[in-house]
Amino acid sequence: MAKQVKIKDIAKMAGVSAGTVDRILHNRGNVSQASREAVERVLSEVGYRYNIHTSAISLRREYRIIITMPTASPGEYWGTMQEGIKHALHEYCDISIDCNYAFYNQFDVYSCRSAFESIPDSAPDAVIIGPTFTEETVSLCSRLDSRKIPYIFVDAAIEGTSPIATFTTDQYACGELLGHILHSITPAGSGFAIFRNQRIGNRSSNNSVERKKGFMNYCRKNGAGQQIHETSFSVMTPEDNEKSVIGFVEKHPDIRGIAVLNSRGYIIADILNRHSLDHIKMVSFDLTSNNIRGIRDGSIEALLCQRPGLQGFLAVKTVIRYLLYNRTDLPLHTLMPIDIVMKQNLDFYREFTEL
Amino acid sequence: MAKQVKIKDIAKMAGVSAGTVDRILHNRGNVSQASREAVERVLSEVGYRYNIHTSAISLRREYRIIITMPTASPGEYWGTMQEGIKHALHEYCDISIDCNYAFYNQFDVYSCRSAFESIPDSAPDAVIIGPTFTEETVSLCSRLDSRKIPYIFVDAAIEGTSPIATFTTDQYACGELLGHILHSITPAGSGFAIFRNQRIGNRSSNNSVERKKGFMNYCRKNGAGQQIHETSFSVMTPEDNEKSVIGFVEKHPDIRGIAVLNSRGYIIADILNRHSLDHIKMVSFDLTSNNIRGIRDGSIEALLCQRPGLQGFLAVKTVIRYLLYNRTDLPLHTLMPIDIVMKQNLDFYREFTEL
DNA sequence: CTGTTAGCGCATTCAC
DNA sequence: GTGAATGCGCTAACAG
Repeated sequence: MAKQVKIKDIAKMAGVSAGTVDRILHNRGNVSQASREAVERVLSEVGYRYNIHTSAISLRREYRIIITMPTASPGEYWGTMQEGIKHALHEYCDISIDCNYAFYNQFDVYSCRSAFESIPDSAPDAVIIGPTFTEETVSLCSRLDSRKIPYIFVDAAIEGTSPIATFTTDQYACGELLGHILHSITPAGSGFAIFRNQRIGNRSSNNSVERKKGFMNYCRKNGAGQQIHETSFSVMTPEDNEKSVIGFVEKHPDIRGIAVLNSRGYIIADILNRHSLDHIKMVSFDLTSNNIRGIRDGSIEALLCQRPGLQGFLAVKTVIRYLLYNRTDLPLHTLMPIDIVMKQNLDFYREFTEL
Repeated sequence: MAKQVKIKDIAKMAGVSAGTVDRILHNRGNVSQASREAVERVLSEVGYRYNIHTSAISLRREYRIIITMPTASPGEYWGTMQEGIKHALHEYCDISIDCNYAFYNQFDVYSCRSAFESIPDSAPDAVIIGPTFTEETVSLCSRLDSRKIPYIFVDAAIEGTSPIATFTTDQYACGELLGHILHSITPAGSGFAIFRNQRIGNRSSNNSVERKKGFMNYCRKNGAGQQIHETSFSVMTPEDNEKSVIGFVEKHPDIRGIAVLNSRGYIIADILNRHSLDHIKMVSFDLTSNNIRGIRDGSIEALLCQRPGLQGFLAVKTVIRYLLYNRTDLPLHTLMPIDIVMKQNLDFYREFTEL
């Protein structure tokens, strides 16, 4: 291992003192042009890297970050995201980070507005955003931009904003993968069905839209899904679905594969299960407790998962790297792997094997 | 966040000095029974945790670790493992770790013996072992045990040893999963084939044996694979396989699914591909460059992957936690997730999204 | 056996 | 503008 070059070394090489080098590294001004040039020349030659440990201990300032995303219980998608965040905070417990949450109801735009309202004014050092409503998010971001508060997206990116990093999944690819799986596990000539959830304000989420595109495209290109039927169901009042779902599949007896393009596959799976419609294979999204139950009892064939825990973890890690070590080499947009989880590999998908 | 209690605090509470507390935390001896008890009482009350940053910088000792595993090129299984190790070493570049490799040829027991030979005598602080040959490994471990040198297994565990940690995959579950996938994607009543590779010394690797058990068991329990044919092929001289593979599948026209229980699926896939035998679906193991090619061109349907990179990464991380922060809460045996990689999600499986 | 102390590399005053 | 000085919490060497 090559010996790391230290600030003092650089200072000596550039003929200045350590303090000056530090001022330059941190863009803190009060440096003469001559010193700046000398130091930057040395810097470009030797490739300095912070020692994160010493850096961390002497940085005594407390950082405040705000995390805003939909409310969730532990077993759900956003719950896992929060686990990841907690995990990162724990890993970095030696750095003092004051972390505040601003949760909102992902089905209620008003709750989102009121959650976003006071974020910029509380002047945090950074914000992590799990976005749902486009307009509200754009408006939040522009207020953050004008205060120069950096922010990071998880789960989804929003157009017209400038986050310092984004962690998402390629939803279009998810759709294609879902199409492929359904195609592979159903007999030739099968029909498919897409189940959307009814959204308040009649707008499908962006993620679902992309997934559907990918799914349809795969089917078209590969001759999968002789017929593709489409319907919707209610997440808020699941008891209403029983009749309509059964009616739907009876009306379309060619259906052998169902794609539920959000994380509520278990709702459909439970219904099919109760009626022993096990000639129909179902694939849905995300490793939620309910879906896990569906995988276990065989009512769900597979789940496509996007590592929400890792997303949260990386978001925090990136904030810290940005704020404390002002790293500029952080990837702008990171795409998560799409994990295919079935009964046989389910047990090994605990997030945070990563210690 | 609760304020962390520091060594000085503990010293004050126990009525001793910081040096004494440090000696106790590190089991460095030279402490009176009275002091020890006082400190341990305080410790159990307040729950001390090291500040890894300050700890790291003042730890001026250099640690030497030896990593022994099969030789490999970058795109291969063991190559990815080494990537993970490198990655961890990079993440901890502020700790001086002198890392030496002792590679051996996984097909040559003599090379393994000579690689293991001098490891204990060089008295490293820890050893990371990617084992292949059982006897040789057991012997190495017992020599390490008698010198109290800690070691960690990656990829496989070996009976009759006492590592401080192990990172593997549940190979039996892999076999079941493979059986399930093949079952799902082939028409009812299909026959399957298992391809083993010919091993020098006629011994199948332990991993393959477990995988086969899982596979057979799944098929038996679920009525998958009307017939299960078995044959072997040569990894060392792939050109010999063409005729025998084609002969084999022609002789058994019921075969619609092939399981290659090691990472050499591409060898069979290439042959099937050249002869346009695309009614036969193939599943194999590990994200190697050659297999990736097979996924891309459609000759391999799916790969089961066991995150070798993460294994290497965690092994190093664990060594460091053990050696430097003498943590005792480290998991003894960690099972990796089994990733199912297909054409549609291939591109997102770069290991080390984890920054 | 024990307390004291000098660093570790960096960030941040504070005089100059 | 700049350099020297101080402290972060911990380790390890040293003097008692």
